[in-house]
Amino acid sequence: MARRSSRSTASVVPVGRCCAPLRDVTINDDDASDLARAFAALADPARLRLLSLIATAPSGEACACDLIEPIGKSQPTVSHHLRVLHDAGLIEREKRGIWMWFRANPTKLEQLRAVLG
Amino acid sequence: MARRSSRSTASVVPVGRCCAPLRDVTINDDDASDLARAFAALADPARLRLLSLIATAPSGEACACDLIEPIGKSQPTVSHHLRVLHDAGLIEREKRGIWMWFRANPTKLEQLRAVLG
DNA sequence: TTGATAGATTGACGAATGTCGATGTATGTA
DNA sequence: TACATACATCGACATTCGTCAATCTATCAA
Repeated sequence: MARRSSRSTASVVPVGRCCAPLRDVTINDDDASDLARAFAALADPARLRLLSLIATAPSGEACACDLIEPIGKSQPTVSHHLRVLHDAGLIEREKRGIWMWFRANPTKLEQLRAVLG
Repeated sequence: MARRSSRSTASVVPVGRCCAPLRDVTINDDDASDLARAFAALADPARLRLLSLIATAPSGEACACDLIEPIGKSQPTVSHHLRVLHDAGLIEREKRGIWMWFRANPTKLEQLRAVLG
């Protein structure tokens, strides 16, 4: 029995062959643009470190207030990068009081992984 | 294997935790820069389509002469994108006569996959 | 040698990106 | 109310990027 359907979730995703490996079917222009936007979010050292900091947080989530110092950039810059990651669907946000909490979106990461496979 | 700080060795070969998932260990600045460069090569629709065209070629390799028309951009532009993919280690090149042949580098793709996993 | 073909390089241009200081907007506290 | 904190947004700037026409280099054939 499937204790964890790791692959069947693909059918739920609206985009047709969004997750098919690049080597299986030649990607079309629309899917290529969508994927390029996602990879662009990963194409910056600060954002990779932010994503890593969030994903490695013990509780699985991290407060923005704890992400500024490790990145070593200004608060507006970190806020900008978090926004890019969020817009790309790589992280999720939740406001609690005056703090903004972030956690990684494993589904999106798995989607990109599948494309490279 | 434990953390092996790459320091300023500027090694070309990915050592240490190059392939460890982002969520396992917080990535450092050097590794983040290297990875960002690789993902940047994927952050363009034309390059994703080029990589897909090459990877889906029946023989596993494609001639540059057959890549210009499907991309719909000028010859210098396609040449530029192929260069970016090659510099990022995502494709390999081989000149035969007057033709340049390309094939995907599965090792590099697997490396990026591992980082997302 | 001459000519044709494949691909890379150059130079230039507009567009997008990363960055920061200043400012705005919520939220909580005294 | 007034004030402090956390984060987002704005405006500006330098840098990088994608693109193309023109040009250059390498290879092959007649």
